[in-house]
Amino acid sequence: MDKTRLILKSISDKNRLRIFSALLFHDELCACQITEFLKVAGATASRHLSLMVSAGVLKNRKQGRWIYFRLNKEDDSMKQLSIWVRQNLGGSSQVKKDLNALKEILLIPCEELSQRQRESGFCSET
Amino acid sequence: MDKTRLILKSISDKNRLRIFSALLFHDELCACQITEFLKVAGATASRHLSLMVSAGVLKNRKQGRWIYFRLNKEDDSMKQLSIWVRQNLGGSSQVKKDLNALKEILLIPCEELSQRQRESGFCSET
DNA sequence: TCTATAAATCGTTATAAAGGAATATATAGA
DNA sequence: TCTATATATTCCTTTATAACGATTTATAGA
Repeated sequence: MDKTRLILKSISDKNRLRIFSALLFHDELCACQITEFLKVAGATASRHLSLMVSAGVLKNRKQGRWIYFRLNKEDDSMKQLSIWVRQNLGGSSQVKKDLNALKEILLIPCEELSQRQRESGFCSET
Repeated sequence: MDKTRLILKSISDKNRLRIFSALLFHDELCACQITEFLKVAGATASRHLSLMVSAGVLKNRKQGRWIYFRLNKEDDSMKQLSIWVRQNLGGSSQVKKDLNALKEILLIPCEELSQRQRESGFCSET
């Protein structure tokens, strides 16, 4: 029961559900890209990501200096849950916004993204 | 997205997941029966139940002085989620314990259950 | 209509979760 | 090995959620 609860809890938080949803549409995203579209501090994104990994919802791999995250589709039950979330989100406006933001973000190399995050206090919107 | 999040949140709490699981195996349970197997104060059970109802996870109906709660299976997405939870819980020991406790509880008429809860401070375990 | 009572609501306290800043860790590249 | 830096961790503050007792509400039955 605890495992089930942790899975559910790990995607019932707003920012974590945004991460999950974004990964329904992008095979992989690196920590700096996720930090960028969430517009939160790197530490915050990192904590959400590691929580999701330890719940078994996400997997990650290291490439060079970057860590890429993806949905865990090896587990059959996670695959089903992904389908459920995808169906339920329907045309969520938040998800649309995030996917649009990601379109821009993915054009920028990680080096530049990270540098930008280091310099400006991470999220200087407007 | 908010609706999805509320559904997930409403079953990611331990006591609420216990309620949900119990209702996977019993078509209907009344508030006093749920209060009894959770071993919490009536007010606590009531708040969990109303949260689940307003998230669309549960439905309820009134019969005499009692209110019976059941899973919302009219919504197709809820039906799928129920299947997912049922598969995931597997042989959860907590669920087994709860179902066993319920076996006894269901033998007791609601009148007696409620009276018992009113008199003893609800849950005098040990 | 009046009484009894099941469940909901309110007010408070305790616990847990989220967020950011600063620091630590690990790795790429020189 | 040394430096730079992407991500993780720690610590602290703020906010959100859970639990309970007391009270209120709504309704069944007299």
